[in-house]
Amino acid sequence: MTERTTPDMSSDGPPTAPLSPRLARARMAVSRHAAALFWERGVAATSGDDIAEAAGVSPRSVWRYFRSKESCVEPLLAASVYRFMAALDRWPLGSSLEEFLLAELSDDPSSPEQIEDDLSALRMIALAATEPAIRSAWLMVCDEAERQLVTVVARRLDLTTTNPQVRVCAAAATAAVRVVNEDISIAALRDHQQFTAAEVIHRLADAVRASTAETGFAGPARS
Amino acid sequence: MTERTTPDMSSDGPPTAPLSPRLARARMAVSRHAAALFWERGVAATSGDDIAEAAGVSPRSVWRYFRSKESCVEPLLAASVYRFMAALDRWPLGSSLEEFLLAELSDDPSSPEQIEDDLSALRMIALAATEPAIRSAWLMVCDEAERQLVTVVARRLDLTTTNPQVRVCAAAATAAVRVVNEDISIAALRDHQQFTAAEVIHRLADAVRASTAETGFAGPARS
DNA sequence: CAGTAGGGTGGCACTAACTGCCAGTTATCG
DNA sequence: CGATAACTGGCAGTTAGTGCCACCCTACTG
Repeated sequence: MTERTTPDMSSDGPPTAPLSPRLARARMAVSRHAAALFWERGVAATSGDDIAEAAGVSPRSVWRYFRSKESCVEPLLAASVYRFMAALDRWPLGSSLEEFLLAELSDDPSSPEQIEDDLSALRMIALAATEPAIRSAWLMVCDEAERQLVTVVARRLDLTTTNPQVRVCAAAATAAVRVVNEDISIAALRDHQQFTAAEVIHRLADAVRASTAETGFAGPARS
Repeated sequence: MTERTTPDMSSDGPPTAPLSPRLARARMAVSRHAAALFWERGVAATSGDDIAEAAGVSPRSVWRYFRSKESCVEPLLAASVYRFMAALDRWPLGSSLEEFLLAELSDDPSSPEQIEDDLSALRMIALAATEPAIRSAWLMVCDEAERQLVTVVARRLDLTTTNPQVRVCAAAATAAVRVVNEDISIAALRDHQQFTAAEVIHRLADAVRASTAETGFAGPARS
């Protein structure tokens, strides 16, 4: 019998392993079903077993994938936020953030399931306003996103990832996009406001600029 | 038998009731014992019953006070952060943040148990780096602190609490002081670095200034 | 001062969340 | 194909967390 070190990432410490694509897909599938159940019947009313059954996996696997039933929604939330962080990473120096993001958007129009996932994520962000456990999951996702943004900021400002200025800048920017996401989620889902992509991008860009003005991460404001 | 609506704030939704001072003290007592146990023997190795026993209350009461054993540390963390937010609230317009904070500090020197609590909080923040559940509690506390700061920023900038600029500013500032707290906790407890109060204040003020430069919340940098 | 209403506690039974273990299955790769 | 590692399901067990009710205080009120 060889060393059986089944990871059980439920207790995921900081040495965040890259995670096999296979596993990532399985987690994402569970995440979608969990979000749907949470949305349509509430968090308290859906059990881990319910999620497992809906996703077509064993309850044991759900607990292997996630450390709590609420954290099941993390992959869905993460996908949405990480895409934005990745876009910031690709953003060329010296160009306008708005224009870059708008160009990105028209370059690769989202697939239907992408849109469906984004909507689910939006729902979970709105749900986070009333469900502490979901809010906790959302904050953990933003926290991870912040860590990703640290490397982006460091490269952009040509500083190290341990530099306090870099870390503060990444944290401020992440917090800013979190708030915009929350505002928009609630306005859209609770107050039924409509937003164009351009409006959303404008608010995101403005928030990033305002929160990183001193470091010059986002450059000067647009006219 | 009259309507018995025992609240059980374990499921604390957004309508955050002000919480009776009696209850707040009891929660704080449990919080101190929980933090001590988590620190000396680890989170996984301390059960809710352990915490209850150490604090001299019934396990039932622990679950009445808190929605999870990890969130037991929230009052301790909150006390430390809220004091900083309250200081920002008292900060007069047009004066230097550093000088104001230093003056505050020498005005009311902390009591011994205050210092003990601050140390415990520092430990929990450091522990949050390796314990996801504690990190989650820490992020929830910062989230609540952010909500408090929104009202402070709104008054200072003479805008409403729903203004996007205000919310972004509060979020960025809160995230900045969170990062400084984390950096200092880890440097002090893991790397055994020493900090003077002036150094800590300087880093906090710098972070607040950098993250709120565009709104002018914190005024211009010191020479 | 007795009665009583309301906030708060403890105890107990119970459910749901979560873990350890192992045997079985499926992907991966030489 | 064979071997090895990654992954899954099932089941027994533990711990976390809830609902319910009797009880205890404190404070108010007639």
